Amino acid sequence: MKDVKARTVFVPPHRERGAVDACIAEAGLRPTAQRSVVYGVLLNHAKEHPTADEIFMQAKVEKPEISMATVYNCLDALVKHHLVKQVHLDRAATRYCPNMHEHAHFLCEECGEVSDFEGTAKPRTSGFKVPKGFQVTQTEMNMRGVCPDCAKQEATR
Amino acid sequence: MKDVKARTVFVPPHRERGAVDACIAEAGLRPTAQRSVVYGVLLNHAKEHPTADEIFMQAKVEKPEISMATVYNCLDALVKHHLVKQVHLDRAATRYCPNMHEHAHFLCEECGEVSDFEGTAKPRTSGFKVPKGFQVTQTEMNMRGVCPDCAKQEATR
DNA sequence: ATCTGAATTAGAATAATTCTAATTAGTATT
DNA sequence: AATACTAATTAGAATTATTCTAATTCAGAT
Repeated sequence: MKDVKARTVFVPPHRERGAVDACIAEAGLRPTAQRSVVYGVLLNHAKEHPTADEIFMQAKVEKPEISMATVYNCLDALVKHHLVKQVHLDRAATRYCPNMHEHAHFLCEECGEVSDFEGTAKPRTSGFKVPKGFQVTQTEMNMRGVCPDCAKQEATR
Repeated sequence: MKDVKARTVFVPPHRERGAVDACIAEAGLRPTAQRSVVYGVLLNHAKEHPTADEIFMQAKVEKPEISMATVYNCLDALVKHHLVKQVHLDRAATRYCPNMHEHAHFLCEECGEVSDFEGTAKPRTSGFKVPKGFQVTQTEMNMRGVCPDCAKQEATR
């Protein structure tokens, strides 16, 4: 596997099964076997920002009977209970991100990797004019470009 | 139709057929009848940020033989030649935007309307830490909340 | 042990988009 | 003006991600 540590600014710590269940319960969800597996997979692959399908394939390793519909159901439940965020870049399959700190997403246009950039976007200081009367409750910043690894490779060529 | 003027911060001016063709040609594209219609529809409905399907329905009024595939082809061509931007919010159908000034998009979660907020996002001053080595070439800011009209209605209730 | 509602499952259905192969239109060349 | 060549358009099939449906299973409360 490629070394992608350098480009992942924040990664939630690896968690044990018990801790995963505790998180799910804290969020007000029943910690079923499938939810634990799905959330566990996501926490351990946070850097990859996996798609539902990628999560499904990995979840099957741990729980072969799990179905795609359940993966979607679980992810929806996790999103609704604020344990997970959806990432939408282009019209590609939705990616899932268990990093609930405020952060931006960066897509490397060479290799397709998605990275997290920590920070906060205050609507009023972000550089955009929020016209009077608009109430902004959420912001989402996506950036594109070239990641350090790909930039290096390009320089070499 | 609802009055949505108040929430649209920037709208490209209405353009005549000839001017539309000139724009297309300037961008290095052959101005075919279909492209003119598609781009014309988009310019005259910029506020609505229409989907391909909505553009298709309106384009049919002017050119009944036009096909959906052509609408997609035209939109792709316009995007590649920097006359139009795609807007991706959630996994909903792609919306199209002929406003090529840098701007953010705002989605009203009550009524679903998309508005443009003018401004510029400098990656380094946006509030997010761009780690060393990342080359950012594009940024995209999406905000969500309540638009003035919907906020008013809520206050009344 | 039984009931009840929530969760899970397989598979069908949907929606947006892309692909394919055939036709048509535009432009350049004789 | 006819010809040739390439790009654009078309209808419809195919694909992909996602959602829906109805039946089954599970977990916790009675």
